[in-house]
Order: sequence, then C-alpha cells, then structure tokens
Amino acid sequence: MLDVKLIRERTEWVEERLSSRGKGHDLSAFRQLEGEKRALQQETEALQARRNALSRRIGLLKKQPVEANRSQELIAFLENVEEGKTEEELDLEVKTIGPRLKALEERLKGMESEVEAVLSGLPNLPHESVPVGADETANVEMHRWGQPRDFDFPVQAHWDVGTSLGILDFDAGAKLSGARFTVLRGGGARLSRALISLMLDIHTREHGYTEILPPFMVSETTLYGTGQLPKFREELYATQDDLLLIPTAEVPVTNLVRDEIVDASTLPLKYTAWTPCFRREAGAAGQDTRGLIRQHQFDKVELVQITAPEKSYEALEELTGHAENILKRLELPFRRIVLCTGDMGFGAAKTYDLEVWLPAQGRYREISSCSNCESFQARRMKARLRRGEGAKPELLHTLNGSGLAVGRTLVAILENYQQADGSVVIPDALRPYMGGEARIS
RNA sequence: GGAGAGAUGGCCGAGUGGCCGAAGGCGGCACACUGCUAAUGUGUUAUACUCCGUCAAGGGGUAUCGAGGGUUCGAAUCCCUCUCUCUCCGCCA
Repeated sequence: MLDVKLIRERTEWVEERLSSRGKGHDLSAFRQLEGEKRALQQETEALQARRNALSRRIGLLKKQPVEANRSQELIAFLENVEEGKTEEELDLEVKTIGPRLKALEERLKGMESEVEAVLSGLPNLPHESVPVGADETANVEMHRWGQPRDFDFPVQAHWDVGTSLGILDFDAGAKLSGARFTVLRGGGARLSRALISLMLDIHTREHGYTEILPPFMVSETTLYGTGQLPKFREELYATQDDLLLIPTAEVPVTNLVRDEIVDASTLPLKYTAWTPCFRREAGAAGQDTRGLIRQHQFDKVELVQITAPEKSYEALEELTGHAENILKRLELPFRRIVLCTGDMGFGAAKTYDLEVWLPAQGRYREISSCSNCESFQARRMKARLRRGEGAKPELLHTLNGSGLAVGRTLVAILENYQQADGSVVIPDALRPYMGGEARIS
C-alpha cells in the first residue's frame, strides 16, 4: 500500500512512477474521492465533538443530587451551553444528534472503504535504480556465475532423465491430483529432502537466519498484509474454513511482524522457512506444461528480512547473495538479472531474479526472485520499528527471496548433472545429505 | 464435539453507564538527592487519523479497552453475533 499523503501531495510524480510499470494510473479521481472523504470525516468528527460535549454536561448535572425536575435541568444546561438558541432548538438538537451522526458515520465508512479499495489495488512504486521497461525483454543482466557444461551426448530434459530413473512420476501425479502435480519416488524424494536440509543449514548456520516452520494455511488478513489479497485471489487455493493455502512462505513469515512495533536494536530480523507452496497458476495455461517447472504444489526455502528503512537496499544485496550461495554450493551456473519496472511483482520496489542454466532448454530459467518491498507490505501490516524511548514509530521495510525453489533446483541438478548412461551425479555439497551417495542410477 | 471461565496500555492488574485513554503496581525515560552504587523523591511514559501552525515547536478534535452490530443524550462497563485464549470432559496424529 502506498502512502496516501504521498499520493495527495505528489500526485503526478506517483502517477508517473506507477505508469512506468506499464499500466497507466490516473489518480485524479482518487484524489478527489480522498478529499471528499476527509471533508466528510471533518464534518463527522465535529458532530461527534458536539455530542460528546453535550453528553458530558448532562452527565455532570445528573451527578448533582438535585430534586428538581430533570427536564428543567436539561433546559438550564442547554441555555448555558449555547446562547442565542431557543430551548426548543437545543432540545431538538440533543434528540436528533444521534440519527444524524449515524447517517454521517455510515457515509464516512462507505467512503473509507472506497478509498481503501483503490489504495489496496495500487502496486508499489519502483525504486529509482530499476530499469524502465514494458516486459521481461527489458530486464537487465547483472552478472553470470559458472560455466555451462559441454555435453558430448544428447542432452535430455529433466522429465526424461527423471522418468527413466523412476524418480519422477508425472503419471502418478496426474492420477492422484491432475495436471501440474508430480510424485517423487526414491532418490528423487530423497534429493528433494536433501536440498531442503542443505539450504536451511546454510542459511541458518552461515547466513544468520532463524528457521521458521509456519502454518501452511493462513487467514485473509494475513494474505492482505503481504499484498496477495484482495487483488490476486484467483491465484490462491481456498478452503471451506476461511483459510487459504499459502502461495509462498513469504506470506506467513513476513506477517510475523504484523501489528508489531519492534525495537530497532533487534533489527534486522532474518527468517528462513521451508514450506510447500500452492498456486492455481490461473493465468499460465499452456506454459511449462511438461516437467516440474510449473506445478500447483512445490517446495521452497524462503528468506525473509525485516529491516530499518535505510538498510533495506543493503539487505537486498545481501539476501540475493545468500540465495546465490546455494547455487554456487551446488555448482549450478546461473545469472542475476534485475527486473524492469514492467516485469516486477505487485509489492516489489526492486527485484533481482536468479536464473539457473538448464541445458535441455538451452537457456537460463528463474529459480529465485528476491525483492525489496520497502514499506509497501509494512503499511498494510502496520509493522513498525521504534528507535529508542519516546521515538515515533516508523514503518519497517520487508524483503523476501527464494533461497531456493526446491523443485526447480531439482530440475537443474537432473539436467546439469546428467550422464551419458542416464544416471545423475550428486553435487558434492549434497552428498552428506544423501547418505554419502555420489550418483542416482 | 460438550461444559465452564476469560480477552483492558510494554507487562501485571483495577474498573458494571457519565470529567475513563482508562486507578494502582512493575518496567522504561528525565530531573533532583546521594562520596560511588543502591535506595528515595518528583515528573513523564499508547496508537492512528485529522485540523490549526512553516508537513517547526506546540496546540485542538476524533477514534481505539479482542472484532462487528445494538440500546442510550452518553458504553471499557448493558444486550446480540463472531473470533481467540484457558480449564475440564470426549475424540484424535
């Protein structure tokens, strides 16, 4: 969510920044609406103040032990409060102030939710360092790491490698649950578990993150906090109990600071979590229909950092580096790109994608996405920090990134480490987690 | 699933219709006192929005006592609904 004051005071500038994401945003109607809302708020509050003043006087009078007729007292006090008005007028006011207030409050509430509806649908402002562009073709490569291997035999896609080895079973997944579900068997299942352990161990022991195991189902409020709701409901799986399945661990883990004011001295908070992720992939019909690349359910190890505002860009570099370390440890060639304005997610101010080399596709594919959301999520979540006693609370900055998507890492290993005989060599770093085995065959 | 109890400020805990945004205590902060520390005294210590003010200092207003509705001139207090927590019983990995 954007700062209303910013929209109010620098409307054109905000429009310009938003429009760089590709879709034009005309905020003039919003500004008018918001202005009317504030006028109504002032009117309402003035009436509330009047009601409170009158009620207080009545209370004072009733407290006094007077035998006299109550209505006499009322008239007396009313004359005292408001000179120049007749008793009848004032008596009338007391009696009608309630209904009038109720009408005003209802209208105000209606306008507030209108304002809120517009506001919660606006994406974050891109950071000034983000390249402007319409789509992924405008993304900019930052650097590459590792050398794609030369194969002296025909390279197989991971679905062929995995199926031949009997460790990926797409038919079984389809039978149990339908398209975009897969069953991992034997070494495949173990490899997946090994990757999760490796990633969590590195992030907790070497990168200083605290491991979290959050709920996999969360409330709408929680999804609102990180920006998935109200706009992206069609991407989510719902249940019959007002709980929805998480599309990423970012949702429950970031919401840990919702409605909190954290002491600045405890920052940054660094959390890592393995969770399954559930996505309907509603808009992805026909894309990546084969293989493990795009599934309705996949495992991911997530990195989340909660920082002071001035530290968040430093933290983005650090966090992205942590994700890169996993790829380096697994000796998988990758590159880092910075997403352009038009390709970024809803809540992000700046995003780096890590793309791993997939030899069968002959190109780099996304395996991690690391974003700084600045105060966008914090404002929705009311997540704040306080710098010492008496200081005003300020909004935190939130960051998240995959470290890494487990299914896609499995894909990368199967493709990059495949051998001429159809077996797959296990990367050195992973062998301790695979009972010392060096190869899946 | 059944029965009961409860939800108040950073924490503990009063408050059953009216100067209550909320007593008291603890904790925090400031100042005073003290040879140092300890102790003591005094003051201070929620958040958001909004208006005035130079989006300064500061001041005014409104809302918030789990959430939402209702009664009332007036609700932390009364009524209804919901959520959550705790205790006991049942069930269960």
